[in-house]
Amino acid sequence: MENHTIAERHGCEVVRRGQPNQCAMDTHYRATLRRLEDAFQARFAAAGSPADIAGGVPAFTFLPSRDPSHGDFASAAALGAGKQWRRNPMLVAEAIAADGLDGLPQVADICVAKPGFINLRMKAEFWIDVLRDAVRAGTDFGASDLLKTSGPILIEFASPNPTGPLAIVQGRSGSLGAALVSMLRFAGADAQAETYVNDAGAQLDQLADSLYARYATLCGLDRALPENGYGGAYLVDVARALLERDGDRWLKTDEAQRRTALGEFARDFILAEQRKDMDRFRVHFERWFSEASLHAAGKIDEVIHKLVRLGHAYEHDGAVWLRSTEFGDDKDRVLRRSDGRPTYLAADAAYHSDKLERGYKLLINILGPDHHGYVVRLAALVAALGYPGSLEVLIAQQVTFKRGDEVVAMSKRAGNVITLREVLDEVGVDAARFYFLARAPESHLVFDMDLAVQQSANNPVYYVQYGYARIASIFRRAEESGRLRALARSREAADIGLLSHRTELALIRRIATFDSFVADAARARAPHRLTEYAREVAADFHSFYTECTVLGDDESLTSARLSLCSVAKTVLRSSLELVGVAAPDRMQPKGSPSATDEATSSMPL
RNA sequence: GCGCCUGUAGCUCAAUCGGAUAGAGCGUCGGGCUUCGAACCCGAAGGCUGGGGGUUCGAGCCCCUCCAGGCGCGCCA
Repeated sequence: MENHTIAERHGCEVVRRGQPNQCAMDTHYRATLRRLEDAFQARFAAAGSPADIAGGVPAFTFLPSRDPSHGDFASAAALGAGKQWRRNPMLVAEAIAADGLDGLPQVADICVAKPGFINLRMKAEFWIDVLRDAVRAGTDFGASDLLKTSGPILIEFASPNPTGPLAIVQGRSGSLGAALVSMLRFAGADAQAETYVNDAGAQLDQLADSLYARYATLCGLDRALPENGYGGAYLVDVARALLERDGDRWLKTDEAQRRTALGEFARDFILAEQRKDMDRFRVHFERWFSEASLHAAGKIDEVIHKLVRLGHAYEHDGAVWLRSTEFGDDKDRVLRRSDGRPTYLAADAAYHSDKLERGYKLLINILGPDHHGYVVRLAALVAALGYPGSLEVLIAQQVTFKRGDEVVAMSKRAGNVITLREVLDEVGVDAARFYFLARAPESHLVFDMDLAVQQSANNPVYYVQYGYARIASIFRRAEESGRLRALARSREAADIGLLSHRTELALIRRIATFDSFVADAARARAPHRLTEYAREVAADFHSFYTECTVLGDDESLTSARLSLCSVAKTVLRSSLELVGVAAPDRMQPKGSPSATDEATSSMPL
């Protein structure tokens, strides 16, 4: 979907770089950058002829240079203007640069390159100020209100069917959604997590019947599974629990009554297991929303009537149809079947109506790849309810599971899906979270279990964690030798100016962009950028660590480097927390399970 | 048949608004520990970004077309 307008469509005040904003907590880095952009915006306008200006002056923005040899910040604004104004970009850029360093704070050098780039190199004092600023922010460094919105956002994801164990796709959807919620909050948005439990309809009856078959078998009866039943072995455990609680009384009970009771028993049992897995996977929801509760409260009828009243639904052939073609669907969709039963879509209508009435300004749904055909009618639904454009859908693409050379086919009914729990048992929570998140949501990923297990020792996640643990270790040693207190008393702020090593400056440069980086990644719905960022911060730190001794003889330099370490530590910790990975003070010995990662082994779900 | 997603180094994947010489990890090869944790660092090799055409100062990214893979097109959920 058009990610450049998603937020604006809903009236969210999305703050973009280059635009003025009233950010309460503004870093020296961002404030300076904005002043530079403002200064250049003025030069930019002056560089155009009156005829050009009439057509508008593009926003002048700087980005951190990718290649350090290009300086610290680069702008391609003149290239854009060259196109718009039909003028040689190189000449535009030169005109802009002609005023030199006039009115540019903390800039050491300005130059124009090849097709029309404008490059800035900052004075060392700028980077020192940036770090000083970060030290002052303490453990809050990186938190911002860059994505402050006019209303709350609700993210719905990993919605499970309570008919079996959580599958690997729920792992992907779960880690994606949870990270997105964390990142949005970190950037100042009001975001909440919710999951929708499909605990109504025929599938629950099938679940009940399947459970009964297992139960009867345990009771010594020869009973085959129903045709479209759930064949997974997990139902044997559920049946055992049922037998233990109720004995064989259900063998003699009336079928309708039994079906209801067993359906509920299975649902509750499985749901409890699913919650356990989600907890262990560190995915938390403000609410597990029950579909059945909508039926029970009459919300389905209500919303169908509402849609009819609004003229967006009509009766035809004894059924009630949503006029989704009005909103771009290729055909209308049934809300109520001719036999009177509501469709799944009708329940979704009630659910989304409920969400909107609770005051959410933006709904983000993360769906599995097999539901992408559902997106248009869902959007139609929300529009018909009077909230056009307030739904955004993300597709968490498929996960292909591989073990050896064998691609494991996913069949839910047959029960041979790879469960989230299996994955967690084999590779651990941290590695699993990182693995899912390190790829773009829309990429089709191959989960090679052998590779994941084998690589778990040199998985990127441990690289990042190791960086964090190393810093923690430095502070432990500093504390043991009594230097920490002495250093705290020293003139820390002044000492920071001593930092000048290549690796020190590289680390500061990386750290400086943390807040805007998280905000950008959240806005792009791209948590995978954050895992990459964390890896880069760790890489910069590891280089610094090998090149520079932190706890050395020079007390002032030690003080300065400890300050740098403290900020790096904060950034690593926050990054890891945002993606749901533990930040350990010590690395566990290889091969031993992480202390934060206990296996759930109550049953082989 | 129509629609959505994907195709980038041997493998798994990145690449910000269309920006500069397409980057990481794993694997391979070569170096580096008497010192804060070597789960680390430094370096090298490895690419017609599936093929072809187009748009422009500039295309992995946008448009057209073809090829390959996945998924979806119910009064199922």
